[in-house]
Amino acid sequence: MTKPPNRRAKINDVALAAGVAIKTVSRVLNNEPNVREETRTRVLEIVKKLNYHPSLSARSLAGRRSYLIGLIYENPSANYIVDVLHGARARCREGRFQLLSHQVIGRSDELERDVLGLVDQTHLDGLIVTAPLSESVELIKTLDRRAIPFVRIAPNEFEHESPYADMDDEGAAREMTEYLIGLGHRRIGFIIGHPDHIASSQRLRGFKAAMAAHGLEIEQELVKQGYFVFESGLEAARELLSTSAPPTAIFASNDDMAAGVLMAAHELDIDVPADLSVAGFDDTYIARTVWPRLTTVHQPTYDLAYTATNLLLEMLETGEIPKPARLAHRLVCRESTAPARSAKSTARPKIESVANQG
Amino acid sequence: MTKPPNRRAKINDVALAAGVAIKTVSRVLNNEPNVREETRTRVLEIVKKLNYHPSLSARSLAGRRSYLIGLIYENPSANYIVDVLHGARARCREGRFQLLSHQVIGRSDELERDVLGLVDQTHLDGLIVTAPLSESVELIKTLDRRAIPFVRIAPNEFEHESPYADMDDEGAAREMTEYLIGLGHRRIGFIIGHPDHIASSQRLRGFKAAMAAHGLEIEQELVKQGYFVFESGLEAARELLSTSAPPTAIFASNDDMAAGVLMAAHELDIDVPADLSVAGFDDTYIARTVWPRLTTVHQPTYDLAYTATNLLLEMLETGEIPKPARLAHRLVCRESTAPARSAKSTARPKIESVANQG
DNA sequence: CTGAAAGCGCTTACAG
DNA sequence: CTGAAAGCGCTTACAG
Repeated sequence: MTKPPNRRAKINDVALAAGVAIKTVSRVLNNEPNVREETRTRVLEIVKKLNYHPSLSARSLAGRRSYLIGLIYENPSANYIVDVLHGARARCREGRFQLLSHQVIGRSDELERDVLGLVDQTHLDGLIVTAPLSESVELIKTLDRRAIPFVRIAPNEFEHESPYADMDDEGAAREMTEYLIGLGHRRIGFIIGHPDHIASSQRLRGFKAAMAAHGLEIEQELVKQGYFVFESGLEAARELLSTSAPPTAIFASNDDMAAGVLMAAHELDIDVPADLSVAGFDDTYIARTVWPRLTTVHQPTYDLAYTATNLLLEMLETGEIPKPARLAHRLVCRESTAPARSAKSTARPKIESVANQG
Repeated sequence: MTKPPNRRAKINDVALAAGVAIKTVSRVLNNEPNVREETRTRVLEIVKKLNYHPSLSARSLAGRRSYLIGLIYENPSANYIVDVLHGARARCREGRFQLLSHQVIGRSDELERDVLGLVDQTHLDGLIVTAPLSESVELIKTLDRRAIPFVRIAPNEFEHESPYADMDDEGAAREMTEYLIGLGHRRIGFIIGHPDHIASSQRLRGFKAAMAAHGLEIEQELVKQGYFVFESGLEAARELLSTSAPPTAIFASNDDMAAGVLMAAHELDIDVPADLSVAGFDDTYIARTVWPRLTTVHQPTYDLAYTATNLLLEMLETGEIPKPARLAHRLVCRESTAPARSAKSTARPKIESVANQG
């Protein structure tokens, strides 16, 4: 009746000890109905006593599902992806799923082969696709063709029925721009994010909308292309700050680039925020470790990942497609922004943090 | 003879199409001997044609192993852990293993339950344990008791037969200290790492050794306790720089804390490197994004993880315990260090990067 | 509310 | 060098 010591308990050991069939143990473990409360309690006691944990592979094989969720990402900043991983993992753990994270290599056709390789080898049940992969029409088509359930963490431009979690990138960028305008800035430089990311154009749109709303013209030479990495922000800022009429504020489309702007200012001996205000986007770790600390948009990265994973598991369970989720962002005002020189008399807004539903 | 479309090929489909038994297909796929070259080629062709990928769960169930490797870490900086993840994953992929990463929560007894929970639920084949978890005697004992194969990424102080990959923390710290002394610094502040990390005391030892070798006294008030996080570096530096005789150089036990030192210098309007040299350890992303860029010790994080994973898989395959691996580090000299004021006449060493085998 | 049987797709152990 | 049989530990599909 008792299992030998030092051997992993299996469902049969539990069934024997509880005096029931293995099917009943299975029912209890999977929270299926039609088990007497008394039976359920007894089984659970034995499970605990024997330290029984069902075999993932046996469950997978018999259940025709792997209980494996894949998370694919391309090349984001470490601080961002770690938050995503933690959020997704937290939700997976609650649902008895395991998370496999995978950094894809290469672009376009290579990308698809890479992702399909992952899917084929692990036979995973669903996929969490982060931006900008979530915006690749080819990839999405491929996943559709293979009938792989997936959820996207991303803003999205094209219509697709798969669920997604996102935030209001355009609105957030507009708010940040308005904050800068409110500080008296008129000549505001903007550094665009990576062209492959739809978020980049959305943030640019928000910037333009705010400028237009205040009747401010956008000079072409004050808008620079960046790539979401530190170096691209550094280079863009060097150019912006070397013109005959440099901006009094620079809004970079993410924190890494904003940190690059700070370095350019240091190089050129420009005082931030006295002579130049700098704003970022994301509110990752880097925003708090540079000098001066960055005013930025807080992106709810962990929650986006948790929520997206939740949508995916919901979809796997019910077979229905859940509604997309939009999460709130907020401005975080720190020491990298200040009233424009010409507007120094104007009192600095007393905003520490402005919450905003997208 | 042909499988229905849109259904995943299984071993039987391959065997049928190749005109062999499934056992032969299995042999080919697992690189077992005793297959005619001709047969092997034919099977491989069919495998490719049918896009056959063996089921992980079936292999696991029949093979009594999960092909799952766990990686546990506590609370390191994002930039560090992302490198570790990529290194470990790269090696896992080569060996047809999947990597499950897991951030442990809580301390001591809770820690053990957390790790055992992971092990029990996934039935993983082996574990990669990063510092400081690799230094927890209780955790190691628990893993031993359960006979779970594991490898450590860490310096280690106590004797244990399990393999590990590490670098020469003490030697690296000594070299960095000597570099600072070479710049003419005599009053050098030191910020210790988290007390739970053995690397912390090794780096401190290296610092002390270099100071002693040059006949320099270590004033107690110039050595501060930190915790490997940005804020602890900031606070320690505020204290160090507020004394009546502040140091002319500060060596922080990692980059995050060194970034904190830079911020303290900015706050106090101290010019780095003219009036204060700052050195870090690790060479993570943050070392290149702060102003001025950090002189630091390059830690081969990706390689350490890759190598450690390699040792683990080797151990799983051969059943023997491989020798530990020690990887090379090197000093990376950037703009955060300069000759001491009193030694300004001394030419600055022309070292960009000094390679060193540990 | 409960259970006996079949089977998931592989590897192991053995036979030839 | 190759294969037929048994079995890994669960869930599915069905019966009662």
